[in-house]
Amino acid sequence: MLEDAAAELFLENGYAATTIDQIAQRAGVSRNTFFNYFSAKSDLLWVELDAAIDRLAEELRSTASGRPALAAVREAALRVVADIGVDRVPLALTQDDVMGTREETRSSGLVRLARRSDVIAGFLSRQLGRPADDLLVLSAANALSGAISAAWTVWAHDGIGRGALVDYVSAAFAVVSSGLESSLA
Amino acid sequence: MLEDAAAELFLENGYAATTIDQIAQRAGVSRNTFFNYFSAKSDLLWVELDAAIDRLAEELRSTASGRPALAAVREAALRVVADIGVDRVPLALTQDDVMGTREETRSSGLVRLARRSDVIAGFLSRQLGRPADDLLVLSAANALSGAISAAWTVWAHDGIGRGALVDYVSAAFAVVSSGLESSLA
DNA sequence: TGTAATACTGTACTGAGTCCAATAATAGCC
DNA sequence: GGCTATTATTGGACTCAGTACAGTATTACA
Repeated sequence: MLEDAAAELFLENGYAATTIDQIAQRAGVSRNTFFNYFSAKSDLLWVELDAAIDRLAEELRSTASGRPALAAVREAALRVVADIGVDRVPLALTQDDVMGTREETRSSGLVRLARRSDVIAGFLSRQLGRPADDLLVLSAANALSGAISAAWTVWAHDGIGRGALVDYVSAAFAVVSSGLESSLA
Repeated sequence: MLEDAAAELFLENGYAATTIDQIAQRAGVSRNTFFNYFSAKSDLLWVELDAAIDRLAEELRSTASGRPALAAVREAALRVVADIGVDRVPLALTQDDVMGTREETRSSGLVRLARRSDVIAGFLSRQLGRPADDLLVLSAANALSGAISAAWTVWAHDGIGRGALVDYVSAAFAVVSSGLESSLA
């Protein structure tokens, strides 16, 4: 399987030093087949997160129109993250020291932040009846996505002893929803 | 000059269709010289923003330790942005329709969001006496950087008739600092 | 069995980014 | 003026991600 082969190689030699050819070869498949399943090498680092964002989009899509927007986003985000165990940390986040590639993997991670931001913005736009390119909508969506991102990052870096991701996300939401004014006293 | 040559070519042929060779050639310089001044093609899109982030870092570095953290960030951000006129919109933001490259330029833009986030996180960490990888610090920094980013985006897309960037940034700050709870009523 | 759709592969290509060694230009000094 | 050290620029060769496309195997299904 491509993901397993990639995980092994990344840990053995680092992300940058691993080529797509090597991954395909170890998985016993041709280079082109790799691109049938993943559109970029960096996709392999974010499988868990990508799935979580898909689920978030799903949850938000099936949220009733009347619901208060912020609470709805929080609950959807917590639901998605509730059953993500300690073993499902994205490769890029746990192994960034081993792979020595924090900088290289960062920009691909940011693409996920942006996608989550889009998902949330779409929802807020619908729920608040405001245009999709509204400053309020985009500020809030970016802020929320940024907070969730921080939760994942800190969670991953807390290592073995870390608690449940859901607690981190919950705490991050608290920071931004009740306002930075009070949080940053 | 490299930036001018690039701007012309991007507008003529689009970002993706423009090669570094072409840029260097039009600027009357060798391809390698290009890489002496920019480390990536996408750097050319964000010259204004990069400078603004540098200045933000500067401002924050020279902020007294006692100051309330959030107010200090807001004021620094507003100061930096105060003298950015309607003509200084980053290429990637104004011309993304002309260049037809919104997706391609996005990830390089996100790298800037992350850098600004780092700058803010460093400041908050110092100011609040909390570790740099603290959840509160990172959540707040990401949220603030995300809001600022939204401000730039909306400002750029508002086209010719847009007001001063500083107003957009100010509004974006209001959203996150007083709390999403109240903003998203 | 035949056939259509789907999965896989080979080959060839573009272009970004890196490395290194060589040459030009420049600044500072005597 | 000339001499030297530093910096700017260049050429050339290289790796590798990502794309395009045509051809072959495999599977599914009638």
